[in-house]
Amino acid sequence: MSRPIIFGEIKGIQEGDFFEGRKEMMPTSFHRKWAAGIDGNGKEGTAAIVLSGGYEDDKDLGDEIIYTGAGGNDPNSKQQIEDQTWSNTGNAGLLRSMNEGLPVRVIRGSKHKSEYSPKTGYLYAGIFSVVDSWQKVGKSGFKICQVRLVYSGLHEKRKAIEDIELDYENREKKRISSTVLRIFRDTKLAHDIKKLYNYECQVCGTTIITKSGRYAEGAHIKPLGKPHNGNDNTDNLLCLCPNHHVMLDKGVFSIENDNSLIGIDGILKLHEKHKLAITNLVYHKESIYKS
DNA sequence: GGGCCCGCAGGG
DNA sequence: CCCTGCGGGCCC
Repeated sequence: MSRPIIFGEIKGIQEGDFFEGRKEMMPTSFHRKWAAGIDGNGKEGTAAIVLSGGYEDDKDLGDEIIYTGAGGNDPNSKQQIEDQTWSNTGNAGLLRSMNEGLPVRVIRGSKHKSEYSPKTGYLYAGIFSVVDSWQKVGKSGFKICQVRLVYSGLHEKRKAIEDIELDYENREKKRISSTVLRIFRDTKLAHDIKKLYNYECQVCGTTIITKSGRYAEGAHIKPLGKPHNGNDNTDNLLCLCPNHHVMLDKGVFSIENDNSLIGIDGILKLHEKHKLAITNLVYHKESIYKS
């Protein structure tokens, strides 16, 4: 009788909530594991992680966290005694969460050495997104798997699935040029659409091959949230490359009812199983493209 | 503080 | 079934 894995916010639990021990997190599926830091698997993704000082190469900057994967760690000495691999269940889940833009709940424990960690027990730090992954040789001399997580909790509260931009300029004064990181997170529905098109852009046909799989973005024709109030339905979703996603959002081009493009050359490739709502196309042309 | 060992649920 | 894992309590 395994509990279901649940992504995103858990009903009745909010950012900043305190837990005395790991067991308290289990009944609600908030974090289903008793000892492991990573709750997830390669098939579904990782839904929650705990920072509890278990791995020496972790870094915590508050809204940005470098988290070390599981494996090769001696439970008593907390020293790496073997290389880590991405085939580890939890690590594979982190990769999947990155690829699919799934929200990851982050919990900080008292044993985690950071100004953000509590003195006792555990604190829910909110929703983060996995934005990067790599392998490197850790302090121990063994290979470790690491991911970069960036806070995206406000995004979640607004319940709008859209892009947010984080400006790193203010955080790191030494840095002359600012880095703008574009976080993309999508729903299961958007994931289905991307799979239908094999992650190929419906406008230009290109796909991006990353080390952890094919990458495309789910783009809404009629934007979500105010003031547009579009729906998160497949009849409002496209599978696009990042460039054409931005161009669609900025109204550089639009789509006619016969799938021909205006603003740029070409025609939208549409799978026979994928129907778009005419009302969404009309809305985009009138309110995004022409304005 | 560190070492030992029982621990539970999920995943293969 | 067996194995793993950023617990946790208890001992020294």
